[in-house]
Amino acid sequence: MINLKELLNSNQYKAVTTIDGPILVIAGAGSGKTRVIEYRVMYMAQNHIDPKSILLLTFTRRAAHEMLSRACKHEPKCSQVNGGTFHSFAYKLLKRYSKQLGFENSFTILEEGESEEAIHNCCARLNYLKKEKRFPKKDTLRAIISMSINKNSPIKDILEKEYPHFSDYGTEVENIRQKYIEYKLNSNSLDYDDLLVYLRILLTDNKEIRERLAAQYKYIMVDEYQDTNFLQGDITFLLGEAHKNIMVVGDDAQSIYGFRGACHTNIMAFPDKFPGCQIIKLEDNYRSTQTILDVANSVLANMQNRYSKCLIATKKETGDKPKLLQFKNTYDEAEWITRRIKDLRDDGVALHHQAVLYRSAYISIPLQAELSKRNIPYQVYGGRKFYETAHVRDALSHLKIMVNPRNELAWHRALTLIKGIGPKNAERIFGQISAASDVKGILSKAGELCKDNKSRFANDLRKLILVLDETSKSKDVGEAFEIILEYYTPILKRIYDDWNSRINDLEALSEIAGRYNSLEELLADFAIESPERGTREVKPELPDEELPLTMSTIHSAKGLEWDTVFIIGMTDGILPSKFSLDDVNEVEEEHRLFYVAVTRAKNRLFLSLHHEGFEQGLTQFNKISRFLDEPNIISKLQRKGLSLGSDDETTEQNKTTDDRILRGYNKKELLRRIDEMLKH
DNA sequence: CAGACGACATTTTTT
DNA sequence: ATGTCGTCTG
Repeated sequence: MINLKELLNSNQYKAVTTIDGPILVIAGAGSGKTRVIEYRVMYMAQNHIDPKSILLLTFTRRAAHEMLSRACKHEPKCSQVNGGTFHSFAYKLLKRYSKQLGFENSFTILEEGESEEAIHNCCARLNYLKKEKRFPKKDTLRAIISMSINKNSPIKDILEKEYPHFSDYGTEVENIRQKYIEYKLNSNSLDYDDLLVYLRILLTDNKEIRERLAAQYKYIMVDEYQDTNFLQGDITFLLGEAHKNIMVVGDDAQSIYGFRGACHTNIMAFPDKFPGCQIIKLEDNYRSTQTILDVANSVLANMQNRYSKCLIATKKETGDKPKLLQFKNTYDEAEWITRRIKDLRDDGVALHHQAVLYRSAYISIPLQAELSKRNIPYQVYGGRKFYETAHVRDALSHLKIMVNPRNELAWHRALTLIKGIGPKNAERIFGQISAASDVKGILSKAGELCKDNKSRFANDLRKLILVLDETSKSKDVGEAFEIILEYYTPILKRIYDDWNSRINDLEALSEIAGRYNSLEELLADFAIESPERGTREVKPELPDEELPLTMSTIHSAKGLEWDTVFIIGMTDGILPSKFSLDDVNEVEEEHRLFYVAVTRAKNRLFLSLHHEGFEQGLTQFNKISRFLDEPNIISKLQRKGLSLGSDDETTEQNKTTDDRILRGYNKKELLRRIDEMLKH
């Protein structure tokens, strides 16, 4: 039996062992929040609480999985705990209660790309495509509509605040929203936002269901509560209202999802919503060395919003001072970092204990190239999702037809892949076959259609129907996918010249597909719990030394930690992002983002930037981030090329690369070089 | 009407 | 560097 008192400090212990009643845990970075949840779940399971009555809502599936699998190691019963994201939880409930909500059978989830396509069709139907050229594009329209839901404010306000150049189109966007809602209702489909919206409706309007759920989920925990939006806040309240056994955990200084409607007022208002709530603060930091925390504390101190926080290390120093590295260009930076990563690995810091973090995915591309060149395996998190790439969507569309043969978007995609079928033909064909309601019916209709069709695509269409028929007969998901793959591969080779790398993706996908028991499950997981690119889960048993380096957006790095962290792209315009600069609150969020990034590091922290930038074909000078150009930060960092104090990297290799690091923050030299470059 | 080609803008963060 | 939109041709 585990002795919790030995493992936990007094506040952690209190959070773990207080089971009944509302609790708000304010957990600073690295204060052992994951441990608290891990042991609390274990503690509950060992104290005669049915693990099935515990609900753990987290921000990513990764987080839920991590905490539950740790808890399972102490107490196997924990595997029965219900855990996941708000969205996946909503999906499960909506499926269970789809009849009550008025869905005939089931419903389809629209991924982002699909909801954009649907919105595009709505625009076409409303004749908005021939408008003046400055009309917002489908992805912008989706973002506006989604933001209006997540921030709970009218479209007009969103346009004025976030898209002032489109503020004249309020009525049009409103009409599109209306049409889009109708489309979704007619086609039995829900987008991501709908999952939350409909769940809230279900809980609000249906007392019986609400009570039943409260009785089922008697103990609720919500992680990263500072990043929930008003819908999630309401859902939490509705679920926990009856029994009030609810613990939320968060850190207002780490709120980084404001752009998606997260309101940290949720965490502030929690004690008001649940009177009698106990507030437990976890402040001791178990993760980082004090020199790293000094940087983090200075970042906090420079923010507008004064967070009454000061991170104190419980760990002893390792002697590595955080470093600021300035380079001429992105190639020097990539080269230096790659070499440093290798050196550290040779010194015993395994690759998977190291991470490179950045504000936006595209920042990492030169470094990725260098890492590949030097044969350093890495795993990319965040940025464009695997399932959003065209070839994956092509392949999945065929499977989607199996699950819901009336999925117009999926048919459209599959049909237009056939040579000779474009948007018009696809629409006509779909119109002729969509009357039937099941796969069999639709396929036989399609078969008839092909019989006496003499058009140039008839043969290929026949082939598609044959393949779909074949797939629908197959019992095994992996097998079904193989059939599709065999059919799709020639098409892939025809339409993409880089088909080679795309085929690898599809093979990885095929492997994943084989692990599922039903197509529906597979597709829902892909939509809601997006699998990471690559093969992270395929080989979990690899020894430490062979696990890859992590490359991640700061957003996706949330809640995680590494021995060594490199934060690249520390320039103004990247962190903070240039899109945030005209709004104080948005800059503040960028500031918190920086704070999150810094506090991921346990022992070593490197901040880096390069001064030579390219934008729209022009060379420009990147200035150091304003977050570094602030009181007390620079002094906490050891500057390479600036401070010439004692240095632990005097190996020959490093010397040559260090020479490339700028001698100081020398604008003149750079501008001269930029001049030189412009001549050619 | 499909599909190729070229012009153009567009690049945040995620379920 | 990439993807989206419009135009032109067969």
